Amino acid sequence: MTTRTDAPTRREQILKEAARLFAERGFHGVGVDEIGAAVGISGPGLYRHFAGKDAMLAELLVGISGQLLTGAKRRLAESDGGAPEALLDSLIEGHIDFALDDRPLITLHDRELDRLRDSDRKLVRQLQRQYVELWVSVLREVYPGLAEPAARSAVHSVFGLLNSTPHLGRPGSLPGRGVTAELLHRMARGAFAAAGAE
Amino acid sequence: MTTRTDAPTRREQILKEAARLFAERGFHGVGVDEIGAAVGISGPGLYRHFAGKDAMLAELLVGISGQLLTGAKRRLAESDGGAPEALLDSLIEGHIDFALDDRPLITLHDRELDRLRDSDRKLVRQLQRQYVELWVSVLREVYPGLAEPAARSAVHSVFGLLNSTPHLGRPGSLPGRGVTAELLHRMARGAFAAAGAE
DNA sequence: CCTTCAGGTTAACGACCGCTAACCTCCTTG
DNA sequence: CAAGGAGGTTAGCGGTCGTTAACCTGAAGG
Repeated sequence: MTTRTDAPTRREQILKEAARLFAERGFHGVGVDEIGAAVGISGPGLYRHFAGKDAMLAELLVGISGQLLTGAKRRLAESDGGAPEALLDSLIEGHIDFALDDRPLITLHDRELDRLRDSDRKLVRQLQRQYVELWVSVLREVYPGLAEPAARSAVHSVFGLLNSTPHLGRPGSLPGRGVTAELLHRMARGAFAAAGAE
Repeated sequence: MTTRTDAPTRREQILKEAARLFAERGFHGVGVDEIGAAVGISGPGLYRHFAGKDAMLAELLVGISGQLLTGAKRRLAESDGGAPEALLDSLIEGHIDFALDDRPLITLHDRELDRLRDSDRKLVRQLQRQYVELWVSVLREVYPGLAEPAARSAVHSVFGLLNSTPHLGRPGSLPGRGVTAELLHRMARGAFAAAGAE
């Protein structure tokens, strides 16, 4: 784990607040003045750090997809030769950590993709596709009888399940992070098992 | 079943197209001129049918929540005294039908709620809450060991799973509606079973 | 046949929003 | 200590958007 101790840069502050606001009210529902105000500067000051509002969204979405894919690839490498069940558990765990710790990003990730410029959207889609395909191949190792289209549908559906964290109420009202993570993990495994039982 | 044979009214046309456009590009991303063009009239002509753009969204969201709740209540009444497992299956089936047949509405339902006026939002939230609580009580009959907070989380997560249909590719690329519905159903049951196994 | 009204039209207004221009103020660095 | 760039500021432009106003038309009804 690479824990950050130094203070976040202004760019990072902006991205974090923009993510929160975009998730709350939608990309078009948030003005640049609001984003600026959220970090203590006003409106046009943002243009010292980003080319425009679109660039912020692009950086957020590319970052999310890349982070998910990178983490999954690392887990794949670490489990080299191990049991596919353990790798699947590791993937689930990683996705849950992300969904619980970066809820605004998870929300954006499947909601504002269409607001991107063509080239950015293609990049994000490609990263997402690689991530999905990695899950699909691991899932089919665990459940060899599962056909590929069904496996892909199952993976998307489990993403829907895991990404439901924003609907689970405020972080405070949850039964506790560990308990929630464990529940989500069990449900994901249960859903996969049911999909794999033909 | 109440099958409609008469032609849809202009209001209904507008609502349908507005739902599709809102789901595709977000509430703020669609202009009234676009909605008008989608039904063959232009821009301000919409104001003969709706008080404003907000009113269209409100009617859509209230309609969705109400329809889901009404259907669930009907299923509850029909199964009176029957096995809770069968009722749970019936609820899942109804939700899947909705998610597969009205994908734009499912998308809107958990995405644009915050764009509503306070009173409308409260109404929608109340309908949604009743719907969730109905599921929770049925779920806890099937799995009596499941505590209420966990049951509620499980229900929200399974909604996430079932509502993932918009991510499953175009209706044509699916393996077939029946097959997909059955897969989703099995996964939902599997996820609940895993949640219920303490 | 005249009235009425539902359901359109186009023009235009006012507000808002993304972005640029022009300017200011430190902090750094040779 | 002068120079310069990083990172702010406010003013304002140009475009878009929701909405209203004013007008038109064709069908229904007494």
